Amino acid sequence: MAGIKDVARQAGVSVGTVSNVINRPEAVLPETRARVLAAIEELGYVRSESARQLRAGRSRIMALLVLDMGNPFFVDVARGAERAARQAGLGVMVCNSGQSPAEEAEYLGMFAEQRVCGVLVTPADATGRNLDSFSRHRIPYVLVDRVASGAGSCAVSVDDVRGGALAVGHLISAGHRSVAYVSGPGDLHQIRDRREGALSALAEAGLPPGALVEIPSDRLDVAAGRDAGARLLGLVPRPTAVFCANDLLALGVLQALYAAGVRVPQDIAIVGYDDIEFAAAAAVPLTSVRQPAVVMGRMAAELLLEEADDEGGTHEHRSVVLQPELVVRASSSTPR
Amino acid sequence: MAGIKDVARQAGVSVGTVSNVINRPEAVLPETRARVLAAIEELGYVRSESARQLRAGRSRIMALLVLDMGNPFFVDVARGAERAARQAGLGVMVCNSGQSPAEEAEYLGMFAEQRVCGVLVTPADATGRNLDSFSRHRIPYVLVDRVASGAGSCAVSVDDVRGGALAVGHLISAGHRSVAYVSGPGDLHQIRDRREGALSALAEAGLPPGALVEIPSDRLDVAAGRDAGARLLGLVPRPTAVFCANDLLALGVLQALYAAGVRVPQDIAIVGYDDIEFAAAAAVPLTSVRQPAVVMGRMAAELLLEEADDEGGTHEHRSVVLQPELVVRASSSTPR
DNA sequence: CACCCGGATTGAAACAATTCATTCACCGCC
DNA sequence: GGCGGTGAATGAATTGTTTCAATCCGGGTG
Repeated sequence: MAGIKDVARQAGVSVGTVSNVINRPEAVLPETRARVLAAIEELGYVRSESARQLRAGRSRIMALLVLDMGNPFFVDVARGAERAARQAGLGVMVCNSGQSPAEEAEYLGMFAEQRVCGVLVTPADATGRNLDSFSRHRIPYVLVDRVASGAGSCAVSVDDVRGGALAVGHLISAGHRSVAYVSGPGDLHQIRDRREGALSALAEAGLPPGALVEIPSDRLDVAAGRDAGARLLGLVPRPTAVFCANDLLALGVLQALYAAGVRVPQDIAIVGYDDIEFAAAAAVPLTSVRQPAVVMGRMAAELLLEEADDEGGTHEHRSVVLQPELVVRASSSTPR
Repeated sequence: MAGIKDVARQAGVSVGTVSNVINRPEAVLPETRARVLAAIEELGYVRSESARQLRAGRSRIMALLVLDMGNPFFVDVARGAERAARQAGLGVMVCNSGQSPAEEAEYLGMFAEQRVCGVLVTPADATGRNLDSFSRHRIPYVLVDRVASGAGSCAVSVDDVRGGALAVGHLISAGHRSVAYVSGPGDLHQIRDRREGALSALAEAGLPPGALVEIPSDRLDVAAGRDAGARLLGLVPRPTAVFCANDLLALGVLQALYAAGVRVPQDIAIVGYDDIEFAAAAAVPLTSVRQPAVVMGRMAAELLLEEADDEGGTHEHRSVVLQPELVVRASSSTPR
């Protein structure tokens, strides 16, 4: 494959001039420039990004490590991040950790080798161990959908405690006195915060913590939701409402209830979380807590760019907390 | 940041030895190896992927360029591809063209600069111009969800003509005599093939081509589906069934019909395409044409790896065509 | 006519790894 | 004791770019 030297020879100039044509065209005589461009065209020259990177010390790629790209919520986050990154001329590399700290560690290692200019990450590892060791590499990172622990980085999150309170407060005010919480992997902060919010809503209404019945789940997808739905049906006494840690779970629960002939919302009301696009199109349109996912992705990318571009070491880490919003639909609208 | 030379100095060996410790540990005396590993640990050394790439001539990243990551179908394709790639020790870079030939061209250019080891691409550009000019770079690529045009590459696709025929054949045998086709961007092969299949099913049943009423759409998402649904309601006479070019459109149509009080399937039957996970969880569970998306991603990645690993120039391009499968659910099950 | 200045161009150094021919030390064998 | 062979370690060459000090050339000025 043709390199810059071949182009230089073909055009009868030095390599430096070719480099200038590519990077600072105005510094080259138009005639020379034309000759070089012709040579580039003729040889089909494409500059090698690895060589540039080697010289520059870091690549022009931003990494995004999310829990699950099968969740439309994260797809939206990715969309927001990508838009911001491309505006700055950067590529984005999107990867899934699948909520596995081991996978997360592997990807972080890969990012370090690639010398990415920064990482947006939704941590799968509540201990923070992965990120601790990652920070040795001096590669800036921004936490997404998670508040900053310590002051090692910027973070963009949504107030999950408030989101949980909104969801369960809504159910309580619709007359429900016993609510199931279909949770997810216990080591995810999001899940814990949403529960905490749910409990605070109960407390505020004067209900005991026992009014929240947890249905644990180790994944956050539709299949896990179906499974949780089946367990919900077996509970005695059966709660009259269920709050799900995300919409995928909620859709699964809804399917399980539907299959068992249980009416939603008459027999059991459902509230989900994330307000993914499919929530509105569900069998019974789903009440959900909307998160500004695209905005979150965009802001995270912007914070990262700011930190990465910071030469003088003047960057100060910031934590942005966005507010969720309850969207009421049919799945919870008629109290029993 | 520490380089291989710093490690060598720290451990009191040469750079070659450090490289050997990393790449061929068995060729180094255990004692030396331990000393080097200790130095690596102490200095927090991470090898530079760009330097390796520069020497190797190509990177260890495979690119995947799809039409829209907001479509769960492509998320599944990505999952399949990623699994296969990681098994071979490669990273995957997933990008959206958003069905725009210009974006596609931009991404392909970026992949060439990155010297990716190969590209999996769902072309957005029916002219094939982008890929034609891309093939100059000698970077192998595999067409995904598209039959090979010419013999320039491998391809993995699903028989869309048959898929369209399955969908409309099903509707005809349920008694429908007039079917709307909510299409998508006219320059996408998938869309055209599905229509062709639909027409062939009509012909086989002795119905005129006019029995298929096309409702054009320029995007393939839920919002476009809602829009198409509104237009469907305005048609006189109104078709009794609608076949949508993908499930996102179908979900949008379903929402629009639901909002207008039109019953599905009693008043209008709906068939979608892709059988994404959310199709089964829809307001009325959606009949759909299932595509083996994960398998497609995996096979495409495997074909690419085979071509990329081929040293002797013995590789022969292959086209794999998978078969779709009709999944009947409530949205079409009761003929009017 | 000598001098200087500016813009255009040059060419070598640096980046961080891999590779490979070479060196080195040591062992056993004749 | 010399010799060949072997396993381990070496270090220079290579990869393609960017950058920057140095060079070159032409024209204007004193």
